[in-house]
Amino acid sequence: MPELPEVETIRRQLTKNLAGTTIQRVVVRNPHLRYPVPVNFLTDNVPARVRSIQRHGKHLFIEWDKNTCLVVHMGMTGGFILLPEWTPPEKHDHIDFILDKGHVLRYHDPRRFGSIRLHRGTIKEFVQLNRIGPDPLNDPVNGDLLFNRSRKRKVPIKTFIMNQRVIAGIGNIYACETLFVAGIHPAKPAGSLSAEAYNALWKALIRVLNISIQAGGTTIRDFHHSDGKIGYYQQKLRVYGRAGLPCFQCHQPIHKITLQQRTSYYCPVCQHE
DNA sequence: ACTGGATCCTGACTGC
DNA sequence: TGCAGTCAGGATCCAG
Repeated sequence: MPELPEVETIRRQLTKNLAGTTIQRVVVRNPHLRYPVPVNFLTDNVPARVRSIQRHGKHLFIEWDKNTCLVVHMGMTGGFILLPEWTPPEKHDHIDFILDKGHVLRYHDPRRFGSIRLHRGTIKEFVQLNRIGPDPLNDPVNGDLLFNRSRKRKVPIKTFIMNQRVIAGIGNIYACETLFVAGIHPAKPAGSLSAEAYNALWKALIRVLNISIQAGGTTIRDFHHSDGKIGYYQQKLRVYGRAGLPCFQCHQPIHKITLQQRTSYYCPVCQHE
């Protein structure tokens, strides 16, 4: 589910609700996420005061101690919700972080494609270790860097920008939306695009991400904020999920194709580059 | 190095 | 109402 804007939305809310408070207790009902949940660490290292919540791409970092953090990736269906402590858990509510003042932060993930891992070291070290690319909002990146990295690459441009080793945080929705805004056809080989096209792409990406964060992310089916509310960017989607519907710019029907197993939406008229 | 395919898992939806 | 098939916002591994 969550791509960069959704993870950033969650980060901001968790910062508001979690930073400075103490996690009193952790209950793990199901440790079987994508990677095994570090149950022993969680039960042995509480109470703990949360120092900060940070983000790189789609990863969330809950800073536990100076040199230790929990690294959360919400996969397709993961999410956090803040509830009164005694709210009974529902199906797929796998982990509870019991906080001060009668609240519980609950991790919910029906498909269990998400993960909660332990990392000892800096965020930078985690990013390097896992060979994750730069974050488009936090790191100094630009279209030139993408242009240089894309030379001789034959993969479709959409696949290229969704590769987390190239840039972090772009999933299917924002890849489609960005390419529409930039006027670039999603199947175009990454290596065939000009430096100008990459600069347009970069401008479009930053714009799409920032506007989505302002709207609180996109809620299509599973994504909710930690207060249970939904995002509103889905109302602004230009191509994603709109196969057969008229393009907002030229009124021709939006097309749907599959690129590397992922559904892709685009306007055949407006996206010619 | 790059690509397509399979895989982890559950739920929502469609068509018979 | 039930059942089978398909599709999901992700990421990794493997074979060719």
